[in-house]
Amino acid sequence: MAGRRPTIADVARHAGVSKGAVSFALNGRPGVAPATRERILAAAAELGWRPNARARSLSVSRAFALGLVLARDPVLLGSDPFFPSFIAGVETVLAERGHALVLQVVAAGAAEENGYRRLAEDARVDGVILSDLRRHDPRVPLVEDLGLPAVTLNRPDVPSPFPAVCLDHRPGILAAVEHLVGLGHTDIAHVAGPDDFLHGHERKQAFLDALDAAGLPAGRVEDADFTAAGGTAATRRLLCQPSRPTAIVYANDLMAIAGISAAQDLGLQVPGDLSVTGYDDTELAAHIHPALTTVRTNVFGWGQVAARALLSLIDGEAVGDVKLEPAQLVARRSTAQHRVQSSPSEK
Amino acid sequence: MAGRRPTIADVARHAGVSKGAVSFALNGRPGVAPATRERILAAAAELGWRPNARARSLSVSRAFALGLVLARDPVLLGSDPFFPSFIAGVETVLAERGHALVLQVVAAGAAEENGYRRLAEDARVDGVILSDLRRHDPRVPLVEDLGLPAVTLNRPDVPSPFPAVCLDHRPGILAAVEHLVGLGHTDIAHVAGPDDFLHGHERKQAFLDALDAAGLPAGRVEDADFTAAGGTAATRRLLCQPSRPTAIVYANDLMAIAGISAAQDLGLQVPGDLSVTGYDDTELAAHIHPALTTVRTNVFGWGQVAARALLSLIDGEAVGDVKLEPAQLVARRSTAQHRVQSSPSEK
DNA sequence: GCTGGTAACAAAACCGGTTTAGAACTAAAC
DNA sequence: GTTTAGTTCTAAACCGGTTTTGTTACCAGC
Repeated sequence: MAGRRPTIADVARHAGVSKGAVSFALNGRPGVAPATRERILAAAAELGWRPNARARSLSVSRAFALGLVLARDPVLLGSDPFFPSFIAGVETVLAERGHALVLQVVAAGAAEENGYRRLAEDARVDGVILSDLRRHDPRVPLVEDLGLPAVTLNRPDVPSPFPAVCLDHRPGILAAVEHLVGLGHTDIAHVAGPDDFLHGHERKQAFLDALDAAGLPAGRVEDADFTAAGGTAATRRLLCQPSRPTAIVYANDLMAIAGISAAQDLGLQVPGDLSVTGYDDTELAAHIHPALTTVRTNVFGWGQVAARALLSLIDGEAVGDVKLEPAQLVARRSTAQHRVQSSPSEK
Repeated sequence: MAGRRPTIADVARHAGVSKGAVSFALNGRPGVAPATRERILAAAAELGWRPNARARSLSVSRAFALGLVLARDPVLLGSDPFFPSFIAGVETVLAERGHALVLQVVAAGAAEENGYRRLAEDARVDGVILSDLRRHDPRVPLVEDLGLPAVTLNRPDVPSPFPAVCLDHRPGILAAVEHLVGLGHTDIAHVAGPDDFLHGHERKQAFLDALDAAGLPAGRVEDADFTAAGGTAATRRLLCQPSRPTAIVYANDLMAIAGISAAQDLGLQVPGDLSVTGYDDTELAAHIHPALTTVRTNVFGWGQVAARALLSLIDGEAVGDVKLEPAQLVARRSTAQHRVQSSPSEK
């Protein structure tokens, strides 16, 4: 007999007023006498009434939901430290406003475009967060075309009408290089993320700039793909050559951890023979052997700020770019003083 | 001038029929003459019409969305290999049916209950997936109370009216123990997940059962929490005692990797002095040093099957429990023949 | 005492679909 | 030739809210 949920008509009948009056009272709009308002509120409470989100969505043309399209290989997603924390941050903001988060995971490529198209055409969300920006990212004009409000994580390299929520990667990389230089390293290499990802590209560029600023020649850069397998392979390429670097700056922790293992596999000591820095400060970073010197970013906070910015934008407020506290170095045991030209265990 | 999207009324006008006819034609229902149907389809295509999901939701009382409430510490989420892969699997199924995935991340505890309550009361989803089941999980009766269709990942230990999508953890753990026993180990310990999680409890139980089946005495069990920090601490407790085990079965890869590092920190060789197995087969497992012997589960497939089961249930079909291919051992380098009673490096 | 303005509410229209009731016509059955 | 059944389509109701329009009552002002 619990039966169906009470509707606004039930509340109206129970309070002896019209549907419109109930709607006005519940939304705190003027034009309802205080006594009547009380009566309506009491009736609503008594019936346990809660507005039906679907009906509300239809009449106000809003979904009360934000969208996030993740274009990554599902396999890769499993080891990605960014996305779960980011989502958690977004959620904390949405929860208090009663918004939902609609997630879409698509294979990168054409499917991605369809992902956004679906979200927009089905009118399922009021706005989207553009993450994992690529260089000349086609999603920016696409989402603009679709008329969907959006925020981007960091500023795209294409003209964008959307507010950017920025977390600068460069200071972290710069600090890592400075840290290594301070330890006496002069031959520093970089294992980069894919160059078509903006964050991969930026970290690589920051690495090169940092070396330059330190007055060192450009270091060797191995392009990889943010995966453990890629990190392993890139590390092997760097270390199995006549003159190997004494330190490697990795574009993420996953590659760095795989890299440390690869180095150990080759009989090298970390940090004795090779210093290593990562990026992300994943949970594991502090618990591997040796503990990983890495760069910490507040991904959770990034999610919160991005969500707030997008909600403001949707509410029609003017939103400018937002800057978050930049990435910071966390020094641990995987980096050490450069040993002067001792005999590397041959080859 | 692009203006607003075409509605069904526009299509009707354009095809010279009524709204109802359009709806019938588009949904492939009988009662529309073939010629008329063609005309309507052509008109819809010409105008680029797509049904408004919000309006459809309201009139058919369905959200065309599934919900997933994740009750984990956001920090923990970041290093969790399960959830992103699982979601990816769910998504592949939802995408082809035009459904959306609504995600909610809440701190464990009371907030979790509210999470489900919100999803149900706001009528945002047609059903939910219950993951990370705990022992005597209160969500089962809660969701039943809310009248929300659901599937559970594995069968709860409380009476449940919902289909369970099962991936048996036991064979994997059993295989790990058998593998170690085959290598000559007799003193095997387990670093367990939280006992109030069903999967933590089950893996521990499987470990104990496997030892028993092998005719060995019960091994030592250290309760931990699936985190790297917990794995490190538990490993230290196991290894810093007079008689240390020669092999450790960990309840997940994260703890296992941290455990290997902890052992190395203590001056032990893996697998020389200590064999280690993990659980999950995360991407990193194959790329650490030594490569981790672990248990592989098809989490992506689990997501797919769970989504399909829930959709069937929502469509009113009778759905029974579904069994997935059980977990399998992947032997790598972190396990080796037990060395006979050589001198451990004292203490 | 009549007009004008405003507050408080009811009634109705609307959002964009689906679904039901019923009208108009055709074809088969008696 | 009328009834019966079936098909095809229109009109209208409906989902549950929000928003606009209308109506009534009250009060101030001239």
